Amino acid sequence: MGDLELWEQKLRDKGIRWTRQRRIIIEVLLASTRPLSAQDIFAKLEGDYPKLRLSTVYRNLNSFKDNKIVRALNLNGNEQKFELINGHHHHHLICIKCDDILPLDCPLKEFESKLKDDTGYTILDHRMKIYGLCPNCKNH
Amino acid sequence: MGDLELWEQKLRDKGIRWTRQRRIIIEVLLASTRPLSAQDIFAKLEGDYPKLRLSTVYRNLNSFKDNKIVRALNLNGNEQKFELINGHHHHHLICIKCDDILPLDCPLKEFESKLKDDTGYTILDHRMKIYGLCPNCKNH
DNA sequence: TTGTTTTTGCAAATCATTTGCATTTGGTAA
DNA sequence: TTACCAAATGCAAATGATTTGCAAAAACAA
Ligand SMILES: [Mn+2]
Ligand SMILES: [Mn+2]
Ligand SMILES: [Zn+2]
Ligand SMILES: [Zn+2]
Repeated sequence: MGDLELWEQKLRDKGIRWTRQRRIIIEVLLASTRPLSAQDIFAKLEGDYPKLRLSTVYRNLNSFKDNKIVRALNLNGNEQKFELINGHHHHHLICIKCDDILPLDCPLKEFESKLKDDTGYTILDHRMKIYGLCPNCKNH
Repeated sequence: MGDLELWEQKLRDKGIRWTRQRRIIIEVLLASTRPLSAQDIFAKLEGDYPKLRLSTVYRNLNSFKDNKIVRALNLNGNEQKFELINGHHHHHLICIKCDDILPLDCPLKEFESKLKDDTGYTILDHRMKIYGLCPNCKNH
């Protein structure tokens, strides 16, 4: 069973209907090594699917987000980017010049448990991102 | 010398003119214990200064950001929030129910230096935020 | 005080994202 | 297979945050 069928099953298990537009959105996300904005996804698809609307992409990404199929990230300031949730919890290191993105293992496990004890908060989620210059970009 | 005069000097040192609207924006930020959106700041001022425009608030916050007077944060999804940069580098713990905000010491020093060695990146900046339920909110 | 430069007020534009509604579609039960 | 109904989509228009163009006003150096 291929990756796509795995995601189809995951959606069906959550009672989410398997539509053409959901399939192609997931195909695009699967094919990408980096988080994508709704616009990014739409741009890759509008040629082959002229009837597809950006609002449909947004609606589905939001539904995926509610159902923990994708995760939304704010890597820059302006627009959300989305990536499939594949079980490997991670963060991102971003080159501010060429926009290269590296996944990072999460260093916050112990910090969160200490935090819980110190503050009395129930910790639910977190975001972390690191900005820098990749080896290529730092030498102009 | 009061806090305000300190910030005035900081702006003047960077060659930023000290205008009435810059003063009142900084006064609002100084008086707040939490990061504020442009709208938040505008709302607190429009009564006393009917001519003040939201675009002026935005223009100044952006100029402050470029000059490292304020820092922009994306605590939720939609709007930017701003806080004065006072030298104490920190992050935020946010209650997703009542919106309470606690400052957090940064736990990423060693992580960043390891990261630099592992990836060859020059690390320039980072963001971290933790979401949870405060002691009050977790008991409904 | 004057002159130059920057900032502001104001209105309109832009950009990401959402929403209303009529129509189409996916899934299911007959 | 067919018929049915809830849910999803196409489409257009709305929304909300943020930006921009331009003439008038204000800051500040000389
Ligand atoms: Mn990732
Ligand atoms: Mn803070
Ligand atoms: Zn780079
Ligand atoms: Zn709370």
